[in-house]
Amino acid sequence: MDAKKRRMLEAAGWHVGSTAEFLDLTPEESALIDLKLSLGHLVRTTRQRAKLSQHGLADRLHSSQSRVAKLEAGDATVSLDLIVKAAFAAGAKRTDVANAIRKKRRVAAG
Amino acid sequence: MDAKKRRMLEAAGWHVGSTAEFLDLTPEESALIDLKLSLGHLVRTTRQRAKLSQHGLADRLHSSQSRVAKLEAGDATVSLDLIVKAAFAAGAKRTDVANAIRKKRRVAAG
DNA sequence: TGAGGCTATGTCACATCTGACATATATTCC
DNA sequence: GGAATATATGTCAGATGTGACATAGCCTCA
Repeated sequence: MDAKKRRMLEAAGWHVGSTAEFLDLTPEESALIDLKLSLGHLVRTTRQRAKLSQHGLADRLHSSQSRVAKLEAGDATVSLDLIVKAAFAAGAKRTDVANAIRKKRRVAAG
Repeated sequence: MDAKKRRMLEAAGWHVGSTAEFLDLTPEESALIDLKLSLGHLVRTTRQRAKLSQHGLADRLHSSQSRVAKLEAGDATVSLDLIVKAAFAAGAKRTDVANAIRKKRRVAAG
């Protein structure tokens, strides 16, 4: 399992230097990362459905295009706070957020 | 509506100095606050069900008792990241988090 | 070709959150 | 009474996240 998942995390910039380092994540931490990736995905689809560019969403959020790009990509430097605010700003409701969390996103395409 | 809700936010330390200031919250921001309160509540009930003290949960989280107290109380200085990590550390699953988000918590008791 | 819109990625000064600590209150036991 | 345990609240130096900016890669249209 690990190699595939690790590749995905690294792709998202989760600075996973080594397998050992990867395994150092507490269960809560890796669950949180999964959750951030799911919600980043929610932001992207919600934003696109609303026909907003990253720049447009950034304006609503009082943030910047680059932050939005990072948050959708699941970048490690983005807080869950910002991701959730972005989802709301894109038009998502609590229900949508709950749904995105309930469904565990498939990890990588294989 | 406002007076009641505002009192609740202030009680939780959400530094809401004036109604004007309160109204300055963007919709996303106040939705996020609601969500934090809901999840803080989830942490508390999950922790109690697991028969953990705040100190015990703090250990699992590699955090401190005072942070746990603040996060359960919906303190304004606590990130959503920490709240969610705490929920997981207390034993909550993604489903539990999703449920807590789906149900909008009743605001104050009246 | 090139101008314009959208997205990705790196950097940085500044803002916010963090764990740790001190301390207060409440409750339960002896 | 007082010892032990649980929780609440304030503070602070240091860690982490932030918006802004620069810049690059893609497309599309003329």
